[in-house]
Amino acid sequence: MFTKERFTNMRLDRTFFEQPTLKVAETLIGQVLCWNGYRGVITETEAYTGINDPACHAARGKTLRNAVMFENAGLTYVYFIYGMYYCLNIVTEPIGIAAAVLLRGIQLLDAPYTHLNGPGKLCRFLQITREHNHLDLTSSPQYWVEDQGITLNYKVTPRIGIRQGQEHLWRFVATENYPVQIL
DNA sequence: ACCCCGATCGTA
DNA sequence: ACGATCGGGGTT
Repeated sequence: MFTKERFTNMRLDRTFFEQPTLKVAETLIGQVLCWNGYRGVITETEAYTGINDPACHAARGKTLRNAVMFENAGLTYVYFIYGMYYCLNIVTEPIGIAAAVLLRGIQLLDAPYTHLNGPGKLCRFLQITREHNHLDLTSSPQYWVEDQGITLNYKVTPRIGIRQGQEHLWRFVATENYPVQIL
């Protein structure tokens, strides 16, 4: 069973990502995304909760694009948007519940110490493309999320860029900067 | 085969 | 607040 408080520098496991999507999105604030050598504190997330959420890509059932959302929690869901950007999500909830958390911002812990604020910018910097769809963050040696005991204050707001489901406060945004040592 | 629009970004 | 941008998902 996942117990966040007891360990530090612990890779988040499938048990964590199988939790309710809102809980995962909220708890991911302050966790560290480790991506092909880069590390970044997650500063902004959004929850997309499945067939009852009209803004969710899986709201109208399984398609080629969203198929991974129906699979194991902890898998990546990468999609292409606006003809020019990619967005990185992490699948949540047990198999069959098509939900995910969109990663919208990370504070890099390595040079150039940029705050990658925005899902498109995040993927552009980390060179995330469709080839990074369906990676297992709970077992990959290159891509994972870990708890380093960082806690950030955050607020909740409506999600960005959607037409339906704006009544839900399912966006989580850090209200403070994580202090990064720049030499 | 094709139409239409988007979970964005950058500038104003 | 808004225009640029255009690939490709979903449906024909």
